[in-house]
Amino acid sequence: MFKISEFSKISQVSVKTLRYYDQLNILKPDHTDKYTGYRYYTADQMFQLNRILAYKELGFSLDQIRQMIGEQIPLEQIRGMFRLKQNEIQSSLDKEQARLTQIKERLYFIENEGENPHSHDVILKEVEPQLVLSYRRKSSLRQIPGLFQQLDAQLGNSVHSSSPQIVLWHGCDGNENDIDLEVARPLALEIRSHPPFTVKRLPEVPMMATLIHICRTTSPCTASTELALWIERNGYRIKEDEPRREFCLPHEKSSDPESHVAEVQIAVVKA
Amino acid sequence: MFKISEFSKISQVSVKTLRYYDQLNILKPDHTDKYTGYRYYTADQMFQLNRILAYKELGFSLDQIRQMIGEQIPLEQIRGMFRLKQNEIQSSLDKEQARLTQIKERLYFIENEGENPHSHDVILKEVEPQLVLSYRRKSSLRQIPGLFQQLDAQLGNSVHSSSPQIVLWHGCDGNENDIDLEVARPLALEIRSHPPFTVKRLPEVPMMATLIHICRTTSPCTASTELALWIERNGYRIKEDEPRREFCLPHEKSSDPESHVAEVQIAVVKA
DNA sequence: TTGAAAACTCGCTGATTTTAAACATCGAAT
DNA sequence: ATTCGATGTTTAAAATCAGCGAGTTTTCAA
Repeated sequence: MFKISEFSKISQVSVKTLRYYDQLNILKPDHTDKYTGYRYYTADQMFQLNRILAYKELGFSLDQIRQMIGEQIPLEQIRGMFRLKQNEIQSSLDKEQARLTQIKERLYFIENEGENPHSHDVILKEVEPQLVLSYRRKSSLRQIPGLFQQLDAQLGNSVHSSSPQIVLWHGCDGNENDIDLEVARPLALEIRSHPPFTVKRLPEVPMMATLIHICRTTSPCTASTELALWIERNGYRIKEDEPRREFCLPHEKSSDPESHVAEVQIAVVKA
Repeated sequence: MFKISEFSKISQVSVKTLRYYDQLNILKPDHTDKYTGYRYYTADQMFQLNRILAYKELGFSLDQIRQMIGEQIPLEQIRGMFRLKQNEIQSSLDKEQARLTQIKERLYFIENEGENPHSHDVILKEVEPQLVLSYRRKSSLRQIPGLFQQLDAQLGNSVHSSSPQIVLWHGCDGNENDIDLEVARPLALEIRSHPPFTVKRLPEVPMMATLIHICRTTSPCTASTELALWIERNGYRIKEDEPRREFCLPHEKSSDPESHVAEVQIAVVKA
């Protein structure tokens, strides 16, 4: 019979932790004195405790561990938990690996090119499907504001002031006046539409590389190329079948009317 | 100007989180209504928020992020934080990798050999240095109890009932009657010793593979070989210059006097 | 009898999420 | 003009996970 501090010493597990495990019914002392509340452990329990530590090391939660050691649960279920754990670890491993790559990338820029460490704030995110009213046409950049005027006229007063202007770039080929692009506005509900306007759903994208930038109409935008560069250097590939999306937020009345905040989105997959 | 829920929608960040960031001075709304307390955000703040998200993705804490975006701190310091983060991620990556190997190992045993999933609860731990009174001699297994009697006689009554019997196996060669082994008892304080007994410090070991098993004197122990197998299969190597340690816990009076709970320890390094 | 060691409770960690009660806003109906 | 309901917003407190730390009181072994 060991008292808790002896048991703590030989097991290298803190007294607090042992008490905590008792409380959680993970490792009950062999016997607890009825009057003093003192916990007494046997050498056999070292064995159980070791098992608990081993499972903890593998990344199982205390709750899962309780289930695994508690009752006689079937081997099948244990196997399932291990498989699940395996996948979990694998994906977390991938994520860490991606992080490391990104950190190295940024360090490289800081050290070799002395660049602003705040550049390249590219983030990857999942994008939900989005219902929009859209208008696809080959046109030039100058025509875009006009297209949005036509689109908003269709929507009438239901276009919310905070909703972004969306541009989808279907192709970068063709000459300057025949760019295959699509302008769109988000919709909360399905509505009827009249050609050439269509109601469609922008598909969800599981991995979207995004970059937010302040876009001045006076100078050309490097955001897309910067984003493409990031994608290449950080171990991803552009998913070609999804058009590049650009979300342009309504600009503040108080600020420069020639500048917008915009988010460029490019669908990617792991390279 | 966006209200918090609009800003939440376009940024894909929950309202709760935005409020939390406000509270922590990480992202203050552009303006908070004096009467209603409503938070109002500008499009510009999408830019800042994106930076915050990017840093969060890289694994920085909110506290670190506040420092990094808050004041004009020198580039040098940012670089330092990135380097630190890099090391952190690398070591966590290594740990995850080891976990994955272990999980795969266990899964392999479960699936191919239908073995008890609870076997092989090997754990790696750091072992602190330990002061002991020891007695090293070439002898046979049968003599071990006698050696402990001599040792305990030296210690007198200061040997605590819960302290383990330690055996160090210096070599596995030699014949059965001339095994180079050392028996020892932990000491709390330095004491004088008379030859052939010596007071020495078992050195600390940064990575010790350990296995707890119930050892019957009637049957030979497979624990050491099992442990060695585990070490090999899980990507480690035995550190040859540290002797194998065996800690034998005092057995319960109430249980079978022929069985002990013992812990085998083998020092390892990453392969 | 004294000092160590056991017990207990309460609060804290990080990055939110959840819950609950109270107030604000807006459109529609009265 | 005003009341209603449905949202939307505010605040604050508690839960999450796996314990750690401090402080206080009771018990053990000498």
